[in-house]
Amino acid sequence: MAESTTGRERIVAAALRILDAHGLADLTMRRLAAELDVRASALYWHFESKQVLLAAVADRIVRAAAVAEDAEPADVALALRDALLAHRDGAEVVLSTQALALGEDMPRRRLAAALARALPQDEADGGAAILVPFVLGHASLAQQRLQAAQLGLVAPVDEHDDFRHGVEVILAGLGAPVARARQASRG
Amino acid sequence: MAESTTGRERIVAAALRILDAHGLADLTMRRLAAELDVRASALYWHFESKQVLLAAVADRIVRAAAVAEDAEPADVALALRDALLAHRDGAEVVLSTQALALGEDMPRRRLAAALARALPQDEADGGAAILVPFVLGHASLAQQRLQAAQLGLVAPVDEHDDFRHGVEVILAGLGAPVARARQASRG
DNA sequence: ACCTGAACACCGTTCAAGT
DNA sequence: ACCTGAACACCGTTCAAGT
Repeated sequence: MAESTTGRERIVAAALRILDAHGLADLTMRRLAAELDVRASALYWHFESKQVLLAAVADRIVRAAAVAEDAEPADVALALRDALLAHRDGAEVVLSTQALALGEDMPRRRLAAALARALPQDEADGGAAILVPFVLGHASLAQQRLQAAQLGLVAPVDEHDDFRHGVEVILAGLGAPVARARQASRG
Repeated sequence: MAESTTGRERIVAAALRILDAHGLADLTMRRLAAELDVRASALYWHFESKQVLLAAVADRIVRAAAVAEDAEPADVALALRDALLAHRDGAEVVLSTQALALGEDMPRRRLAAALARALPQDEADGGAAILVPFVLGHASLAQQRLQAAQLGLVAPVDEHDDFRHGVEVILAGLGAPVARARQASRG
């Protein structure tokens, strides 16, 4: 049911546009409303608070991670990272929203599912509980550093290889097979 | 030089009091100034912005991690985690400040130093680059979940064992010896 | 069902001026 | 050296009222 463009979807899409163009600090209810040619108070008919709206934005960021059904754990982790970095301040939005149990729990479930094909279920769950904080923490730090580097405040680093190495170390520690992931798409 | 209670130190201490009592959302320049019986504008003589002030707060949170010179890597990670969780919203403050290169780089250096006693220097550096995002990410998520649990929004989890397990998996993946850490101080 | 108008109780920051 | 007073340009949220 429901078209692809319900009221909430339009608002979330506008929020992502502001995020990309101006960053989280500029994503205010008033600015978002202006983007939609509406007053800020109108948004409260669709979302009960800014926090809930941000959870919906986080949801959409995470949902954009394209992962094949049978993807290797390392590929799931890389796809999640790409999705977090696809929008300015995306990692921060997802991280700050994740634990509130509002913004779905998809990253953990996808990682656990991928791990479960190589490990007993409880070890797969435990592994996901390690990979999720690593992915979110790394993406958060990487994104801040990338933005600082764009302002010339800091020397740029190759966060991508760094991230992949981390995932491989964790998988090795879990005793899971570390398949060489798809071709290196250095970013 | 400098007494233990310079102007900046007093302000940072007051900020930590507000953090503990009311959380990051209530840590405003106006409230902080009121705590010190001063107007908000006075704070700008000591700190050029709220962001820089928060970096100083993060610095102090991290510096409180008590680690012996010869501590095992796992103990350093646990001490950092304890320091982050010692103040309300502490992990978030440190995480959001860390990458700006303002809030010192101590966690990484301490972990790298501990790892360097068991691994070649470059592997120790690489290991620290994995442990730091894990520690910050895990503490951030754990702290949000703990606070949500206090509000009865979510079932409480034993984040402590979860964290230790993650550290052990990462150390195992690095090929570092995983010493059994000091007595379990389940919290 | 969806939005406006107006208000409430706030923000971070700047800067002349005081002591 | 350190602080006040006053202002500027904003915030998130509520709620009666409109269509």
